[in-house]
Amino acid sequence: MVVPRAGLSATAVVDAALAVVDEAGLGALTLAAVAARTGVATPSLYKHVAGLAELRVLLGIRVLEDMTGRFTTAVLGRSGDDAVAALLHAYRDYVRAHPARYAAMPLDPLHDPALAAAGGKQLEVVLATLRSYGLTDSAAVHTTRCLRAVAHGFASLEASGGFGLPEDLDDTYDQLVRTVLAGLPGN
Amino acid sequence: MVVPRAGLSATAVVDAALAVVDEAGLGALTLAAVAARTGVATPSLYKHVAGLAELRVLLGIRVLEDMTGRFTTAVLGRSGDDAVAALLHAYRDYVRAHPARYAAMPLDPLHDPALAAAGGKQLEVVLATLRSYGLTDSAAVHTTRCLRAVAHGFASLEASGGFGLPEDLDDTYDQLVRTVLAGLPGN
DNA sequence: ATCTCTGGCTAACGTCATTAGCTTTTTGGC
DNA sequence: GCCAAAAAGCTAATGACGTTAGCCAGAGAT
Repeated sequence: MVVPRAGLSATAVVDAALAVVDEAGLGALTLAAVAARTGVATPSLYKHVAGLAELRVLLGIRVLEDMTGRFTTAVLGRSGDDAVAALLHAYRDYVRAHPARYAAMPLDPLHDPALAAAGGKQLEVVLATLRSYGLTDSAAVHTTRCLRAVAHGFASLEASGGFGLPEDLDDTYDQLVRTVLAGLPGN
Repeated sequence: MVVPRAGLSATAVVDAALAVVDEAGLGALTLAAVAARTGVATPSLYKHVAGLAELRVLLGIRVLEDMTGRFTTAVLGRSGDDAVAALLHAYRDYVRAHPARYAAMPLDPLHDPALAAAGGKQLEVVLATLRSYGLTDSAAVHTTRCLRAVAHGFASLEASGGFGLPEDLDDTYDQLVRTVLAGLPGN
């Protein structure tokens, strides 16, 4: 038989998985779907990825790094409240742009060795943003947690259609961001 | 054969589903597991429940109502900041007590006719709690959303082990609650 | 030219949801 | 009390999926 090779790689498999998730939601992430998209039989994926569980982890890393990149450019050249607001808006914007992808992001990256590095980098960006407030290490951690809780809470609810009433969501988020900024040192 | 009937009902099936979720997590919620727990063959469950999708909805209603009950008792006899703080703490406490169950709660109840009633009741409790601040209808909605985003964000991150560092989570939540209360009218 | 590794394949199995169709129990009307 | 019909259970079968085992072709190195 003369069948040209698909020329797959772990990266290409994750690319396909990302496309599947973007198009059909996290629930549609199945090895069968990824195989179909890459033009390969399902078991062939095991040559590049250990299984569905590992694919999910690799996808998580990808999304984590993707978000970190956006955050980094969002805070570039900003500081103080300006930077924090940019961070919060970048978070929401990312989730709005890629809701299904966001659902693929692990919420506890630090607990998986494979994800810890990517999670740590994202944490670093936030901690760096807070540095100008002169927060001590522990205080910075508490504040980072608050920022994350607020951004994740709002964004995940918005992405899953959790806000059913017609009021403008931009207004709600502005109010939330204002409240958070007011709670930072020096305000 | 003389096989006594199991005497199942939709309610009993949901009870079993809840037990499965509490013990083994939402990912373990399978008709096979529920059937095993109720001592019945898997297809027999279809006599009481239309399928896994409906079971999930019924479970969602149950959890939603359960939470609403806690919220109601939490705000009883309180008002203003005191009531809002009680609400936020009741939210977190519920999720800590039943993390897997919370994951079974739909975030967008208003979009499913079957869930809308239960979701609306929960919303009512929060809106009633905010009444003493004299917020107009639209402002009350924005504030309710903020409260929900904060509570859901923190609680879901905590429940999924999203806070990896050793700092005390009670301290973080206190800070968050304080910030939110400070953002309410009259503070 | 051959050897070996790599990346594909098919076949098979177990788990799950779901449907169809059968049997037994319960129950309501008489 | 008796009988029909509805209710509640069952087994068997199907199809999607993940996963494993084992086979085969092509590419590169020797």
